[in-house]
Amino acid sequence: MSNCDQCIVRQFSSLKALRKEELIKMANCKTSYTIKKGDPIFEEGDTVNGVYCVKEGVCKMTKLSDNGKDQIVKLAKPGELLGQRSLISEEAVNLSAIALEDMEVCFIPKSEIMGFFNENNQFSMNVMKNICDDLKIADDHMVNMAQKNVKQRLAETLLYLEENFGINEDNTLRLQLSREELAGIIGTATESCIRLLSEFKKLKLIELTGKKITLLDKIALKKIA
Amino acid sequence: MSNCDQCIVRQFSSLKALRKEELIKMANCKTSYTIKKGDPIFEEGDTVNGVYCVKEGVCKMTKLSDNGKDQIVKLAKPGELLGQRSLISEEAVNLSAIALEDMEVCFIPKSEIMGFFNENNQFSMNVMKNICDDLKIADDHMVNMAQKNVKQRLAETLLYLEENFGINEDNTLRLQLSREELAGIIGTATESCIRLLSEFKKLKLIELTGKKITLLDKIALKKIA
DNA sequence: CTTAAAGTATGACAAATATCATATTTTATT
DNA sequence: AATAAAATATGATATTTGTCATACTTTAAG
Repeated sequence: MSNCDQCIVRQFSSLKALRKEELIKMANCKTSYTIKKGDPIFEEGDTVNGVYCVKEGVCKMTKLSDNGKDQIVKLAKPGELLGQRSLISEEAVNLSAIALEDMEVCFIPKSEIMGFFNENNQFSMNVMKNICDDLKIADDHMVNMAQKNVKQRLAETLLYLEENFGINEDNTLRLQLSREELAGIIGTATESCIRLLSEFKKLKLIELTGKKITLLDKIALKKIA
Repeated sequence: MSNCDQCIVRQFSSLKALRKEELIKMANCKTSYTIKKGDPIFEEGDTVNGVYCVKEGVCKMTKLSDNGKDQIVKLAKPGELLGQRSLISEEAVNLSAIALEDMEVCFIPKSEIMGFFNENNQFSMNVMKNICDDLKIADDHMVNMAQKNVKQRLAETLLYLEENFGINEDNTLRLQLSREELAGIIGTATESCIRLLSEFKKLKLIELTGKKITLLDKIALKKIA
């Protein structure tokens, strides 16, 4: 069992508020998991009796819509806690979490989290702020879905991916998504997404090398979004 | 200054967790306002140093999108607290609150709320659950915006309006929205909204009497949504 | 290495939606 | 009550987006 005290990602999450003795307690009751690319951490409707702390890798949080398509609601990266909302609401999770890369996650049981909640005010405040941030982002996202067209949303998403997940040495977006997944973020048909990528390519806004995407003209992309 | 102890809407909000002495304290520092239909309680970007408790009337929470249209993110009714999120995030509000009917609201200053927060665990838990509910609703809403077409969203919204705000004695929807506002909820152009209402009317799903709307065939509307 | 399967790309077309124009109705104001 | 202004309604048309078909490319499995 590894030491939470040493874990780097803790600094980026609500858990940074925990005191030394709390960290030791947590290290004793947590469970570490390795999740392979494509595998779920949990799925919509599951009862998750705790939260997962993302230590390494990125996952998509998706919701199956009535028409059978998976909408990607959010991408989660190291430092984020998954399942906070359903833990507080005392409900099954309403989103699935699927690994986009090989991942390392730690499961912290509900009883432990609730203990911190009651005894460490800073920690509960951090969790609350996190959820508030998510709410604001969700509202903004909703407005974009309602008011922007697919081309604008694609441009915005490409910029978001570079901004939040960075680029490789060859300038391609670090986070590799399939066209279907990209379509699932912007909320459109896979073919429409592919078509617009081709259009952006023709306009020299981006470069496509197989699955890899490079942003060539961010100014122009920002104008579109 | 009226007595919070006696206020009915308290039962429907996070404030129901407050103890007698806390209610007396709150009654002493709150400010009551009457807001006329069409007037704002606060606007996007305002710094609101506290929360508003809706005592009477309904308001729309809107966000101005880049294309200049107001998207209605949420409708708030008696018992709801407005501005919770921005209070916790310590940010300006990201939504405007505009009265759809004449309203009565009470303003409770931040210092007071923070006091309850620190001393009354049930109260903070209630607020947190509230925000979690909002987050879930926002995520669902987002998926609908991304995956459902305008006709489906209109049908869904009409059912939502009856479900949540009820009907008058003549069976018309109690909450009267302009076509523009209805379009602002479902995220479409006003003309498209009007056109689809006309279509629903021809199909005998609804009845239109001026601004008033009656749902005639809820089964069929549910099928569409 | 070969083959099947999955993912990507593109054309053709249909459906959904936005935009602009204009008419009609309702509401507010004098 | 008369008039202006706003809201509602509808047609015509352009644009956007989805769907289906099919070809090509990459990846995975044997």
